[in-house]
Amino acid sequence: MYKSSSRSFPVYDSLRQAIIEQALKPGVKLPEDSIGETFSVSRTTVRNALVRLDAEGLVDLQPNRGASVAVPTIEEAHDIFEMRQCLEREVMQRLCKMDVKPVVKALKMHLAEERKYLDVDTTRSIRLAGEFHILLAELTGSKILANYVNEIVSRCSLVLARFAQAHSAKCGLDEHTDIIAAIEAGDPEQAIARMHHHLHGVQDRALLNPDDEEKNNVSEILSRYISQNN
Amino acid sequence: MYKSSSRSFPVYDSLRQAIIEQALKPGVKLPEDSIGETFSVSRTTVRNALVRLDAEGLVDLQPNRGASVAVPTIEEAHDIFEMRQCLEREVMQRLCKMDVKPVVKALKMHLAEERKYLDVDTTRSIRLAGEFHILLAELTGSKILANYVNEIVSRCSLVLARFAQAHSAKCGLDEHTDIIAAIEAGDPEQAIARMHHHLHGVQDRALLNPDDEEKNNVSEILSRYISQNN
DNA sequence: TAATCTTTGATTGTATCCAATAGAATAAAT
DNA sequence: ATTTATTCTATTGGATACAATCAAAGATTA
Repeated sequence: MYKSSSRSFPVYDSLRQAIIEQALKPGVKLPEDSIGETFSVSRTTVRNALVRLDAEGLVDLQPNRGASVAVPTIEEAHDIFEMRQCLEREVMQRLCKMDVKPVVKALKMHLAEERKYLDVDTTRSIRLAGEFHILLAELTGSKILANYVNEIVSRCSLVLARFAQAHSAKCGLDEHTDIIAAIEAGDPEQAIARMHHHLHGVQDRALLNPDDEEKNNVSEILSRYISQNN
Repeated sequence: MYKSSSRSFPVYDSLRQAIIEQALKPGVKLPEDSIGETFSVSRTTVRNALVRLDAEGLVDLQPNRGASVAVPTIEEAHDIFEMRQCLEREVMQRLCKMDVKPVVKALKMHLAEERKYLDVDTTRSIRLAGEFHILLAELTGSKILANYVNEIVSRCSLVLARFAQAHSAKCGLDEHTDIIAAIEAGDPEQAIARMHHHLHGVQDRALLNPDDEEKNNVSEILSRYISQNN
């Protein structure tokens, strides 16, 4: 849908990657000028990239106030995860109806890659874990479903960046293995159940934190200190 | 997600509406110059709107060749309808879990509106029929789900414009009534079944046409005449 | 005549420019 | 001392301008 030939694509792609990998954290300002300088392009070009990212929900583009990395609220966080459950459920449903042999083969190859970088390259490991879910969606053959999953997985990264502890981002390799096994068995019920359990785990580690919403909420944090000083 | 204060919004919104209502048919070129003239804005502004529409899949923006209304293939058409089934199923599921009273009230008000313009104002009638599905999604309270449904309903309009007969676009008022009844009864199974049936009907009328894909395919049409001339 | 090359006109891609706005810093007033 | 006005600066919104590209028409060749 987005042609890589344009000059704005590298800008879009880099920003996207940086946001997903949490190098650019929620709320960080994205001034057109400085971004244009780093990529040696004009503001016009940067703007195009920002508009696309805004449409995807990764960037918040406010009139006359510029762009910043989107800051999901706790309500949006739940909304995003619920939507993800719905979409990935559909992926499981469809995959189990297909000829699972080539599907399983592709998945196992990816799994090997995941295992290879586990405990070696954390950034890459997290990226691969996310791409596992995108691969699942792509294997259904539905471009639209794959697109939606891709989008929702990105937004989940944003949610994790906002609410989760550092280590809770990596989703379990074993659970990925179990999901593949269920698909290989052609058992949709089990595949769906395992995916649900897997995603629920990620969600819980993110949204049931002791810090929870207070993490970036100054007044909440300060309120804990008031009583101590009295 | 998209702020209406900007100057590009009216351009975006008008184009979108025109495409959905099939005033701009699939494949029609959208030159930046002439669009800018009609709205009295610069190409920069038009371009922004086009980028957004491209991201939504309503417009096809090809490098150095400009924008045109997207032309879904028959495969994409099926893909879009399948995705729609998935999303609207989720809507039914969620609505039935809620307090259905205010939901049903809002739906019945909308239905009255639909009935009012049936056989009176065809354009408005079709628009209202589409908005019924968007209203359903909005009533779940999930912004993201509502957004996706909105997008997929628009793309379904494109599919209808490409493949369906003129009259097959209007989706039945009675079926909408039945769906509301199922929600009112708090019966998710039935609500889902009725929605599925409803959407399947729309899909069939569109994609099981005698013309089918050949509608805009010159070589296919001409091939029917070759044998007659021999 | 058919095929390939060349030119031309129209349209897009992108940089630059100026006006408008927001937010900060300073000054004035209560 | 705290609030309210008033600059001032940084940044965005959007128009314009020019270079790059494409598609079609015309010219050239076989």
